[in-house]
Amino acid sequence: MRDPAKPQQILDAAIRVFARHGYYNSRVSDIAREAGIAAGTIYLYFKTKDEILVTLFREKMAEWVAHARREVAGEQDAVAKLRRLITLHFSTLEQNPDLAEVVQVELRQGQKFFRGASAHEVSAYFELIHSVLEEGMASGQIRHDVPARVATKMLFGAMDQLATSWVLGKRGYRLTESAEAVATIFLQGVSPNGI
Amino acid sequence: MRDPAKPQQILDAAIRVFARHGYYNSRVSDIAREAGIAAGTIYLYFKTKDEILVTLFREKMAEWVAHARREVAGEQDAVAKLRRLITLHFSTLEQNPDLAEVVQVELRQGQKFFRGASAHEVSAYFELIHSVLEEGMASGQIRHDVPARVATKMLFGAMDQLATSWVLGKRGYRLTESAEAVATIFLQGVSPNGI
Amino acid sequence: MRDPAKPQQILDAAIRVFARHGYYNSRVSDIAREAGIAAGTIYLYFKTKDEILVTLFREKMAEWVAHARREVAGEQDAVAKLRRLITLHFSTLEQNPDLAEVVQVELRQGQKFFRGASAHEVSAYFELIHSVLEEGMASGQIRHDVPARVATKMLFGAMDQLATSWVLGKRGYRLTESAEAVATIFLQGVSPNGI
Amino acid sequence: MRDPAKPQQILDAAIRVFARHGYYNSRVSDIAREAGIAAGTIYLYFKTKDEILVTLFREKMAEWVAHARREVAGEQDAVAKLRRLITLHFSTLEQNPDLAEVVQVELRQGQKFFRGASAHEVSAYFELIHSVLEEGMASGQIRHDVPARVATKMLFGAMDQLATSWVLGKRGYRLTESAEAVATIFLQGVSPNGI
DNA sequence: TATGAATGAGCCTTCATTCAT
DNA sequence: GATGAATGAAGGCTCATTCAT
Repeated sequence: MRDPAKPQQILDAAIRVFARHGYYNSRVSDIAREAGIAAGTIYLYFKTKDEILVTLFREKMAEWVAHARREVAGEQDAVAKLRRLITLHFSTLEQNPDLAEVVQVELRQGQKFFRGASAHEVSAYFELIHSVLEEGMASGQIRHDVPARVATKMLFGAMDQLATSWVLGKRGYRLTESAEAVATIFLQGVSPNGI
Repeated sequence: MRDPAKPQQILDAAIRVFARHGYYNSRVSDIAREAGIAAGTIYLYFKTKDEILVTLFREKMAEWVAHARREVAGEQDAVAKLRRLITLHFSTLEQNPDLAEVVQVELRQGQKFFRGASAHEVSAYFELIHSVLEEGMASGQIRHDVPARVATKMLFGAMDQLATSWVLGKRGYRLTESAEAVATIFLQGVSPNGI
Repeated sequence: MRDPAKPQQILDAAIRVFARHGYYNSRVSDIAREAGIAAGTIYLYFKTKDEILVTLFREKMAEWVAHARREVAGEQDAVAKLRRLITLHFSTLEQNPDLAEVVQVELRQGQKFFRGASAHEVSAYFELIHSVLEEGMASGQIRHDVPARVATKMLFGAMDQLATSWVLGKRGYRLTESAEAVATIFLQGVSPNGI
Repeated sequence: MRDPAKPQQILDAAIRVFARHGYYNSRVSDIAREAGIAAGTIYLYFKTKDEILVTLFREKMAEWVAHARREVAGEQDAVAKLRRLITLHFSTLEQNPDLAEVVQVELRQGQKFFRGASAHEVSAYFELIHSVLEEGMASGQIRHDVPARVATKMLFGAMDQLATSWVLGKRGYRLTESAEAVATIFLQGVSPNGI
């Protein structure tokens, strides 16, 4: 009988509220109001305020990784896959501005998240990038002596910073505009043909 | 007459406390205890708890940028300057683990910081990177068609992610080990000689 | 059409739940679960949580007093009646451990109960004891100068404390074992033959 | 620097507040208001609301037992000691009506108290009574075959019920009036000279 | 009648900040 | 200046009660 759509409504409301005020400055009652329900109702679906944030992050990351994996799988080779990944990373955030705000700014807080419950989902994304890089090294599209772990973090960090700057700059331009440049620089950086 | 060393004692204590528990989970009284003073004394030097964090960040960033600027200025060309910058970025964090923890993990929270009082210091660091890139483009060491703003963010993001991963991984290896790889990949990525 | 057995089911469930957790630490939903019904259903039969406790107490006390009255009436004289009463008091509690727990421990809370709705039933029990004492005084089995009100409270208090100690001691011995000693001491205390 | 009188002020205020509304119906802020301090101040001296009640009970019981022990020690023989004890029990309550209210009515709630933190203090009082009874049995003032444990509980229960009735009856008469009758009945009940 | 999801008032506790000493 | 006891606003969470189904 419990409404199966409620948790999602609550999470969606939480994204909007956290995006506006930040996690610590948002009241549970704010989320409830945004979701159009009573504050107590939230506790039928989530044990604590923390759990909302953790669930939010886990779910979005899991969705995101699954989606990225599918999209990437459709591409022919490592280079195409990386291009697809970069484009997707940017376009997804661009199309979900509230989520972008929360993910890029609010979710960075503290041990709780990266170190805690969501570590698994984050590392899944890293693994996806990593596996594409290794595929590229196996096929010769990427230099053999590139340390894949380092390159993975570099690419993620580069995309992440572009996204954060875009969010902090109040999204006053198109994030996807930068996708081509990021891909070009990174791919040339790891290509076998550089000096 | 206010003790001119107190603010620095307080900030140093704050770094250690924030590094352990995070900003929101640290009490003003925790900082006071760590600094060996009474809680009320902190308010002789800082108006609010927020101000401690903001000041902390501003000061450390300002120091850092000044230091980086000096070091970079001593190098001959843009490529050497970038290599120096990358090495410095990593070695500084490696030598200040508590500061690293705070900067990489705790300071990421919320609008307050990146968007707020510390925006100026952050952008000074970006400007430093940016100016080196432009110098490289002018001298021909860097491709003319590299969008410098994007490349700046990429390099910062790459270094930042390496640092964050290292902190989250409990600093179980040497961060500076990756400096060479980061420099190589980035420099090749923006070099004029790639395909 | 309301199920005429439900209120009793609810009260019985309430006894078990209150015995385990106490009144204030029991949820209405705990009682419902114990009774195998939904929480809302309870409100078809009781207006408030309080009413459950009050009804519980009233009913049990009324049953108990009626039973005691019948049993006592079957005895020949005041002394035999008092012996019967004491034995009955202890054996009833011994045979209803959950009820004993609730009556001896939980029902003692606050003005609400002794002073409130259940005052009438409690005083009926006191009246029963009192009337037997007066019968004894009339027949000469009990000293004429015994203040009957005081003696009534003493006997009730004595039995009650024995019962409470037994409950608090987790019922690790037989409460009825003490009946004889209680009767002997009390009866000698009020007998005309003492010094 | 912490005010050493505050805890006592808080406990005294708590006695008055609990006496009026009962424990569960009293707000921590009520106690604070009654004590003339801010609610938060209470938490400088007590960890939780519960701790106030437990401390209250422990302290008052400990005081009471110590006092009773001293008074009883001043008497010559067991019978005189029991008379003194009974008189003292009643007069102490009569002189502290708010405390009487709390002790007789509010502190009876639930496992928490009798079974919990205050069990030790309660049993000290039982031990005092018990030791006097044994002294009386040794000296021949009390029957040898009286089960001392049972008689202890009876006497305590008798006094306790007299006190409770007096409190519930809004203290409309003098509790000490009954002391003599209680002593007489109990002492005759355990005397060697009864039938 | 029975259900149990939804409600929202209520309260304990925390902690940044103040201020008398 | 330094202290730390005192303040009191704020908010997460609980749970008795209601009501749509």
